[in-house]
Amino acid sequence: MTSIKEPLDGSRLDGSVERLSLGVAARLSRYLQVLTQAKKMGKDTISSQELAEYTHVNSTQIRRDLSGFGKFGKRGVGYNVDSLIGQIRKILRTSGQHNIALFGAGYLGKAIASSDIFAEHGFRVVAIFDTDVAKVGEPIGDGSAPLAVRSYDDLARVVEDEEIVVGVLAVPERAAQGVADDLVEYGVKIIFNYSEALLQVPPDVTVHTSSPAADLLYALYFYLT
Amino acid sequence: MTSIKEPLDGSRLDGSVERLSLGVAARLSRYLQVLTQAKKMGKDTISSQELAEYTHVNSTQIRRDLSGFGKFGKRGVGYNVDSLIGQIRKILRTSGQHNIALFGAGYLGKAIASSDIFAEHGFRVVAIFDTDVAKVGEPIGDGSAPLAVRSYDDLARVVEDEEIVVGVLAVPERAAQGVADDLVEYGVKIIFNYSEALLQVPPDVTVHTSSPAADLLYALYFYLT
DNA sequence: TAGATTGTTAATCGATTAACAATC
DNA sequence: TAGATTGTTAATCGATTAACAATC
Repeated sequence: MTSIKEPLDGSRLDGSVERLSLGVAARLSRYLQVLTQAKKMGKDTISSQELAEYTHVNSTQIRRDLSGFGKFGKRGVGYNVDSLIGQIRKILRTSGQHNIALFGAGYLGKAIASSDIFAEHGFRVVAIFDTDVAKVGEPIGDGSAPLAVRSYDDLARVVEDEEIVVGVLAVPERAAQGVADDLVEYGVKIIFNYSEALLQVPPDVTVHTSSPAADLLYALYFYLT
Repeated sequence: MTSIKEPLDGSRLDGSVERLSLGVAARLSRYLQVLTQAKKMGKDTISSQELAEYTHVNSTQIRRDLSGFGKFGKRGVGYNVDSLIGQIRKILRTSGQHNIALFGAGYLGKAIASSDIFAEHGFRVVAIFDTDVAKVGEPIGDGSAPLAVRSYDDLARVVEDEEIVVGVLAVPERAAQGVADDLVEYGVKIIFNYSEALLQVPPDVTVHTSSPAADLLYALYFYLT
């Protein structure tokens, strides 16, 4: 007696695809981040308990999140790191390559361009802009393929030609809203804001603002009490 | 008929103090971050709806979080920004000054040292370390009081003399665990990790690892679906 | 007054936790 | 086999949402 079940990849029997809830998608992203790092450290398998320590997500919750999509683990052993990375990528549909435009060629912009945090997950910084004309043309980023800083006037063309899906703002607070407005105008829907500015955008645009100070206040509270 | 209630500052009638739940403390920190920024932008009052847009926390949740500690708002008007900042600081007990040691004088370290994100919340970078002897003595940070990069050998003394409560790691992945171990040894309980390393620390030490790539994967999922 | 927004309740939903049989 | 860890259930807790009277 076989019961009719939802396919395991999240698609429904009618061919439509069920969206993950906000919480599940956020947690799966974090598991993927830790797994990628664990793989770099040479780990072959990882237990839900270990994942819990690094993600601060309850281990039962992790097992349940994963078991909703299939039986990925081995009892007594844990999860195979490689195969779990593949499974989560499939669930999140983020196996592809996605292009980023970076704004601001100051210390922070240089730090981001030189890092490989984004590259490991298929994000590639393909253009760096700065409104300081003295910086235009300057090569940024170490490694084999440094990028030359481009003029802000090229923005519209670059977004289209390079299929930019994410804009990363490493600009001063006063410049952030202007860049955000331009990105919105040219159709970019995801903005990563490393400035402190509170950005105003239409409802179909996602803004993620990095707030290390808020994270620190939170950690400090539990230290002080 | 007056009923006996818990005092509004979170202390109990027996003098002990009730700890906020993890969720409440995290959300209050984010409200504070947005309020601080709103104040800089010259806003006098802010509604729970506006706070919700910037924090991505439900507006009813915000009103309830706040009303648990007192009636801070004015119906039809919203919350006074200045006074709410003061109230939340009191609740989080983070009105004081706290000292940070920064590790790594590369692009990221320079970006952090030059920024005022931490300063606005009472955190002060009081020492910068780098193991590269060529960098020792180099002045870092703009503004009136740049700091000279210190030798890593001074770490133990600086942690004690300067009362360091937070260590911020802006070092390469391979160096992160070593610095974390030393910080733990000298008694620092809060570590902010901007490297990708998965840090091993004792249970009484809090590690916050910044994962912009995971945040991006999450945003991308909802863009792609 | 009229419009706006808080403070609060009630219903629903999702996360957390403990526990444990299944099984590697 | 013995030890470990998954997959899963059930109970509890906290977050979300809608709704609305109170009131500025």
